[in-house]
Amino acid sequence: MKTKATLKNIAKELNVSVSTVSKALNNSNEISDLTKKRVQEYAKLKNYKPNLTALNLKNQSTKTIGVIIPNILNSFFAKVFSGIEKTAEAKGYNVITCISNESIDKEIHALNILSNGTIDGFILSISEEAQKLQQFDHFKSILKDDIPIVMFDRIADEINCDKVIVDDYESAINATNFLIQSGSKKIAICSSINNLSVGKLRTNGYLKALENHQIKANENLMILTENENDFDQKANKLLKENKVDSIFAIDEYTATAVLKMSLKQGYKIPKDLQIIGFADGVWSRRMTPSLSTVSQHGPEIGEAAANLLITKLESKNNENWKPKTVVIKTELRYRESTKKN
Amino acid sequence: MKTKATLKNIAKELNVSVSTVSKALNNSNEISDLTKKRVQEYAKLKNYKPNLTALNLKNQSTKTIGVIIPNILNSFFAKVFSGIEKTAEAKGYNVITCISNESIDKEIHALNILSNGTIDGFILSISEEAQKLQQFDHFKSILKDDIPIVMFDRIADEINCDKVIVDDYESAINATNFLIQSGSKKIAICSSINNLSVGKLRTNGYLKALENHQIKANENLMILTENENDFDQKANKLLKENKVDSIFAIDEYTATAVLKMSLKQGYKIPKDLQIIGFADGVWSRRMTPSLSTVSQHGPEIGEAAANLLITKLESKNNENWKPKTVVIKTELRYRESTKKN
DNA sequence: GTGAAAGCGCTAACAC
DNA sequence: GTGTTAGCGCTTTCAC
Repeated sequence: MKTKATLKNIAKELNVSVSTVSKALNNSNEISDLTKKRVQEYAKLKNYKPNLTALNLKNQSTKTIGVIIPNILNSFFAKVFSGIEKTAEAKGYNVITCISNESIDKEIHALNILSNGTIDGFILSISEEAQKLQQFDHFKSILKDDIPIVMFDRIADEINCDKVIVDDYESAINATNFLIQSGSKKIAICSSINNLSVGKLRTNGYLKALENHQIKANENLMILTENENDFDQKANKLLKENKVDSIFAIDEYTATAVLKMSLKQGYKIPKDLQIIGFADGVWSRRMTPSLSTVSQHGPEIGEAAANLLITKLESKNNENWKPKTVVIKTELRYRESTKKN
Repeated sequence: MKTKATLKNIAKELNVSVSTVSKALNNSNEISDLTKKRVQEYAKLKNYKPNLTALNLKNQSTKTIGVIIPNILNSFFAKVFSGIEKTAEAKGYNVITCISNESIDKEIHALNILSNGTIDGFILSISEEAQKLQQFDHFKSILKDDIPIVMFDRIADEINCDKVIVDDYESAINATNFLIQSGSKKIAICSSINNLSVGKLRTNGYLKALENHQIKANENLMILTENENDFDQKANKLLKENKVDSIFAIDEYTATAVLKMSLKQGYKIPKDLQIIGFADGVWSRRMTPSLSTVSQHGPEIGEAAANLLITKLESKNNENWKPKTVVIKTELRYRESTKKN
């Protein structure tokens, strides 16, 4: 195994000092052109690359962002992640990723592992378990160490940090309004994320829209569950009883599941039953019929989060910093599962 | 801003030496119980965490794996990634992620950025562009620096490194065999990845299966394209001419697209037309009808890759190391888009 | 124009 | 049982 190219090695072989080599490689004008050339050529020959770990130690910064995501198989998170990665890379930051798998222990673990100087700041969405337990001390402790956090989508109000969210409440109102205005009378809501903050916001939006139109909310049309199995049972029952003419599904799973179930039961979509769901673009387009969605603009969320974090990291005067919350507007995408407006 | 807890600071405040603090925190038995207790309690109070950057510099290792993925929105890659992450985390490694977005420049950039001591080794799948250009020098140059690489799925034979692949050829034979044995006579193949090594392997498997059954391959039934637009046009035409009774789609896009198109054109599936596709589990189940697939076991691929890399990193005697190629067996998953066997 | 030395935070061999 | 020192790879101040 050959020796690695380091300043020290190069210096020895060229019979100059380490600092000369360092300066030469950084094109300092303290160094003569001749020496510069000699050093630079030799470094290239030896494929010298400055050791980033050493630089990080010196600079007390790693130019690395820690991202903690509950579940990368969820296409919303994958989209947000792609936005984070793109923005970070453009600004010269690396992204180090952990998946909490919705577990608070893994979340805490990731936070601990990475807050040891590995990363300069975090971008994260809170695990289901932490939200259910309403336990957020692990975030507070990171902030106390002066490591900035940006939360997106699933946030905790009580944590004092930058946030990026979607207008969940308003978009639920809009989607429900659309269903009402297209003539639907019996509008069901479907959720398998009733334990999450965003789930509750969307449900409230649905209720508000009904109220605005003097429609009384009907408990029988509200399937608010916390997991997929519960949902499947109740949804099948609802569809069998055949008393519903449109469905607002507030997460990707219920949107796709209810579409499949209703087709199986012989519903004509959108004639008998309209469906709007919170769901991701690529796959909802691939469904038959394609799914009308509330699009959350995942990549933009990621971009906004990365920009917030990097701005914070690179600003010097942190004394009068105040947490910001960026709201990304959703968009209703009309496809085949709703009637033309 | 309060001073950060470092060995030095703690030492000063406790009036002991830095090494005493270090040893105390590492529970060395050179240190008296009293001092240990004093130091450990104070460290806890100050929320001391050893600086990983410094440790990395000292240990000449970062316990971090660099992962380069062509496209995280592709669920196959997302699944592989989740397998890598899980295994890495279990073995105490971090994962730093870059997305090449199928571009060779971004791939080279990621390789350069991370090979500066940021990571101990790479796990990657080659970008489409690099495969098309058959340009792999950037990988060779990394290997020359003694940084190990494990490639998965899209590999380059000429690169001398560990690899994890799927039995593309055999699984294509199996899938095609199934279609033949279920009585199909006009079996089309659909690809939008004919520029990738895996695409070619799968096509060859299809041809081999036909040959084994003395069926002459029919050019008109082979839609081998390199992108989605091309594919859509040709596939629509094929389906209109109505001369096909089953389809083997060798990538996720063509599988879902052809399913949607054929439903639109009024095909009854699987009665008129059977479809098998290389595709990911979650979403193919959500289709109506659900899609029969060749399952690639993404998480297992990720696990295998992480294990190969970590084994290599942690083995001392690298002299007689030989590159290994692990083959993960695929599995045919029969769902609603094929006839019962 | 070049080099010596200190320091980033940590560990470990070696005094004492 | 505790402290001193050197060193990981690099930058930068200060001598010369």
